Amino acid sequence: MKVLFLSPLCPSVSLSLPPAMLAAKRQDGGLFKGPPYPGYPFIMIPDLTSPYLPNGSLSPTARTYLQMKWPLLDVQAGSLQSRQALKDARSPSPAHIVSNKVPVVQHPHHVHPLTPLITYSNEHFTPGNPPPHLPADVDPKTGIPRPPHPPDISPYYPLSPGTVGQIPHPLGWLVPQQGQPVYPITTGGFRHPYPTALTVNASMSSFSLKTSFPFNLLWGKLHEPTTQLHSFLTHTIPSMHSFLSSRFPPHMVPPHHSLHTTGIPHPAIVTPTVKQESSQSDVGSLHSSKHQDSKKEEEKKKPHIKKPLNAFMLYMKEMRAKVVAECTLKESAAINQILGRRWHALSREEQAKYYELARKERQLHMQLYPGWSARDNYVGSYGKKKKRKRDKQPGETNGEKKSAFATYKVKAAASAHPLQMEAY
DNA sequence: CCCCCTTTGAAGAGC
DNA sequence: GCTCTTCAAAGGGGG
Repeated sequence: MKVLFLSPLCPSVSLSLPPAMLAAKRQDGGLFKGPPYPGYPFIMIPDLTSPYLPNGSLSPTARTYLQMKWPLLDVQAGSLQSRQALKDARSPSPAHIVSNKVPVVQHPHHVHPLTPLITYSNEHFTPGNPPPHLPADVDPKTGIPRPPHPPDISPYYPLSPGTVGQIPHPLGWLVPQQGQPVYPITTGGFRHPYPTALTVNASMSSFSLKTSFPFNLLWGKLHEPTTQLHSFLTHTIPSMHSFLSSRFPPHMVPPHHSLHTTGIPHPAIVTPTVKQESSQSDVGSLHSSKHQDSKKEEEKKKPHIKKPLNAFMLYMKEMRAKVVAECTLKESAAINQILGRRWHALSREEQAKYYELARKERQLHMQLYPGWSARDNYVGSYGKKKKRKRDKQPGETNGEKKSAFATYKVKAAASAHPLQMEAY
């Protein structure tokens, strides 16, 4: 018999078991002993060669990816049904996602259908006007409806100047058959891989305009030698920025410094913000050697390449907004607990999609940053990274630190539900 | 301003 | 090979 628990703060969230009991069962060798899918438990047909079937249509895998990256695609197609299915988190049926009947809607502005495959989130793209009857996402602080997608940097993997248009992409289907890379020229919410007109998808409206900005020229430069490309970008990016600044509200124009040298920013790359040095260090810096200065400069310029998102992170990214909309809860910690439960409630097929997606993300990340290691982001490797505070047992020494992970688990279990006590 | 919290999964470190 | 630790995202809360 299934016992449902309804959260008063999130009535729509129902659980078959409270999380603490889930955790307990996992730990005591019960229902969830051991991960049901260690590593990559699902046999997925890696659709890495081409998303297109011989007849030119998209493969189911590519469609799945598209649906996840662009969940509103079918909305634009007018599929109220699928939208509803997407909305109902308690029925995570993949039908609307994996169904071959769902037509792939070509973006009206000719964006390559696979463009979102190299993005981390779908938040930056709104294919057309959102339906007016959809509940507005209101900022709890201001009461102002939030824009459906934030105006921050665009989610693309940047390419180093030397690799633009040269590297054979690991995911061959990311590259159009014409041989042109799909990486779009983008500034904030702008993307347009086949440049003639600049197309803008604003948060609540979409419009397009002809522009004198030489996107086509820029596109052509991507195939030129590195020095030429760099020179071109050096002169062009600023003018692109000023062009955008002159025509669009500030929130739609990303700061110039956020652009990679290619002009293709990505959330995986974060320029470390250099903290103002204290007066003491300022005094010291007066006598600092050139070596130190150059070291600082190097540190300053060194981009922070973030880890690729794992399956759960991708799931969280996609589902967070929905959960937040359904709940009165706003704290991420609480939302994440709900998401964690929902993750476990997903069918294997549903989870498999995210594992596959994460695998592709890792693969792409590996290709774009060959020398990168997760170690690079460990404490001390990048700017000022906090050291996670651990709970210390009374007589604990540094050599016998308790597992922070275990600590969190116990903490979570203890605070999640009173019935948890029964499980112990 | 910065860290904590909270989730899962990947990967590195250390034994 | 196993265990432990850190970091990915997110954003309210708190020091």
